[in-house]
Amino acid sequence: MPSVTRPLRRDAERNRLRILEAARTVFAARGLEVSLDDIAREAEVGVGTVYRRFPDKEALIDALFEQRVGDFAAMAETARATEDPWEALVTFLEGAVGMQAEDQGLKELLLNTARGQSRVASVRAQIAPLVAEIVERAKASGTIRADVTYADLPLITMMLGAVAEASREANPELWRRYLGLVLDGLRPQRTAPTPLPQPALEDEGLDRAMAGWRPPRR
Amino acid sequence: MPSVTRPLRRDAERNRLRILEAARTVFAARGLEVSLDDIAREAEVGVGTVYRRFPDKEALIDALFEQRVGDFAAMAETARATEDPWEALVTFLEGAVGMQAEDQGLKELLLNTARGQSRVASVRAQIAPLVAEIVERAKASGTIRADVTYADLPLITMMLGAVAEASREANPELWRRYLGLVLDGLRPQRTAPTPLPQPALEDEGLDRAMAGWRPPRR
DNA sequence: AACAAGCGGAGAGGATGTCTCCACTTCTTG
DNA sequence: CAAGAAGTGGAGACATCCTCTCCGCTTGTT
Repeated sequence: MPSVTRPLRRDAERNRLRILEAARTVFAARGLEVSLDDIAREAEVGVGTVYRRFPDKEALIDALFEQRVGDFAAMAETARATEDPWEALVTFLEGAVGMQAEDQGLKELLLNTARGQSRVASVRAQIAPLVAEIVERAKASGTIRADVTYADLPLITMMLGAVAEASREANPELWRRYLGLVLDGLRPQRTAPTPLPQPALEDEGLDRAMAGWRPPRR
Repeated sequence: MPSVTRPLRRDAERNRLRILEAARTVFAARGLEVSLDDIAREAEVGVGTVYRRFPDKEALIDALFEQRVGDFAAMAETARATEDPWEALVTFLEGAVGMQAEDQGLKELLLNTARGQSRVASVRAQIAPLVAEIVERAKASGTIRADVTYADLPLITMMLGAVAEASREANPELWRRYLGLVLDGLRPQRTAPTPLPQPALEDEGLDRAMAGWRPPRR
């Protein structure tokens, strides 16, 4: 079956890119549950056009996130390849939380086993050993306490992801403050607090963060 | 206006209590967004009966949570009144996260400024100074690092609440492990890791926690 | 110019929720 | 113990919010 798919018409190709671009933006900002109508509006295109190009929402998500999830795996590999064991851990956590803070959709794909079945599952399986290695190496070198496990990292990422999301508007970098706190908790011992990279929220920002907090779905 | 409201008929009163009881259970387990149909089903009562007793969902929530929110305030006061500054802080955090871990609905009421307007807002205002005092006292006594602020506590509570929710089924006490980690991060210095109260999740539990994780609403 | 390709967006159809209504049942009371 | 008041269940009216289809019209290509 050759299926020499002839190229899209010029305008159609332009629209396809607009849709992808809009989807990237909207999924990143508001997660995977946004409606396709919202994406179509952002792309300044009719819903019909979206459906002409992508059979359904799942297909659009796939087309878009294959790459993003790959980026995440690459980030994990970079962290694993980092010489210094402590640096490797910090690189991974900053990378993981940072990417998820910037991209709500990516976060949902990575964290919610229930959704991404086939495709993402394999990437998760690929990342797991990298995380394990990072943690084991840090433990072996004595830079983190012995009682942590590779299974702690996803939970730590989740925790910080929650802060990142709530405080996104008040201060999109605030999660780094709490990452600093957690990192100080991970060290086996220390003589002084490591300076935190971000100041605490002021009253006004705290209010906004709490107002913005949203209960989880169902 | 005397309005000598005559008592409810015996069966009606029984149903009222069943509804309250069911609502307590269901709101605690699944948050404030459950439908009244679900509550009616749990109470083994028709929806109509629910509406006869409570004009709308908001009224039911109010009737129920006035007390729970008060409990929270009482807990904060107990913590404030605790002699030892470190103990006071730990008491508060354990209490706050514990209550929110057990009661999804309470968490939503306390954390989401957007929802609980009048009633809860005043309780929040009442709690804020207690939290401030707890933090200031701990800082002054040198038991926690100087760069934390009272505004950090709500965020820390949120973080741990996220873990608690995700891991509820795998291990409902798991949040204590991460609270332990964060507390070690809050200390000004230490020579060894404080033993963590809970073991990390095993693979199977981790899977369940990640599958159970739900993206926030909208 | 002719025709294939593509487009927009109204709307069909499905979920899911809140709340109303009323024929029927169950208490209470004289 | 009868009769009327109080209470009940749950179907369904309405509303909201999605996904995805359809088709008359527009645009690009050759």
